[in-house]
Amino acid sequence: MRIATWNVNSVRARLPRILEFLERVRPDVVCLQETKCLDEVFPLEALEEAGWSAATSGQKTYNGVAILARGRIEDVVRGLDDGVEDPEARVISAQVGDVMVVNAYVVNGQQVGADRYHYKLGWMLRLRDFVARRASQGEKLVVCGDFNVTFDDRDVHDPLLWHEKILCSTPERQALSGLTGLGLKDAFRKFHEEGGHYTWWDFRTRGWQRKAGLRIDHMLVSPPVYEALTSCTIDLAARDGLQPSDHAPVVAEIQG
DNA sequence: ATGGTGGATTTTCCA
Repeated sequence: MRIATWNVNSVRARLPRILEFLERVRPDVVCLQETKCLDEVFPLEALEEAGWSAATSGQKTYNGVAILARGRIEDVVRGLDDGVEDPEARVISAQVGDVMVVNAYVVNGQQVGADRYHYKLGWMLRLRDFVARRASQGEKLVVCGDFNVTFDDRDVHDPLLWHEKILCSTPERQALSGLTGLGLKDAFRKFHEEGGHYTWWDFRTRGWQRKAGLRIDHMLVSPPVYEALTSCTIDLAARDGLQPSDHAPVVAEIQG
């Protein structure tokens, strides 16, 4: 199974780039974040015409997540399922084949110390608890998405500039460790121990042109998936060219 | 400390 995660920064604005990616990379499952639209205006027909099924959880203007699959998408759960009032569409989970997929768009947090920063840390705890409830022993589990957090300074083009800044602060990294603490591993690091690999480049500072990015989009996988991984790459071609998202997709190949 | 660009919906919010 080939599985991808991609923050598309509007599914409607990005539709041509998404269709090109699906055709070129030929994944089996794709987790999208920042779809930025209500389910009723999600471009379902265009994707179905290209052979895809979709499960969506959207809202107007902000956030929004979706799972695309070549095959059947079953047992769809929207949100963190913990009884907490949450108007932000940031999580969708489903069974696809023998893999349980959790697709998350983690709160950005704006800046260290801001209200949204504290909200982010609390939200990540809720995400960890949700994943702990969804995980079962020996199961193939993939938790992927835009985590808006770097694991360590290898994921940062300029660690001095970003030291203890948003996306790089110690509390955020500890919150991300809450997920690896459940026994999940960073799929990308199985194949790439060195730094300098990024998934997001800021539009505002022309980060792509400066080759100045961060690795904040991740695929965290349970031991049976980790053992079966044969590759994990960042699709830089999707970040290049006309009207790209500010994120590149992460693509993993799971044998069997 | 601030602004740069991009998307959605609007003259502003969020990233």
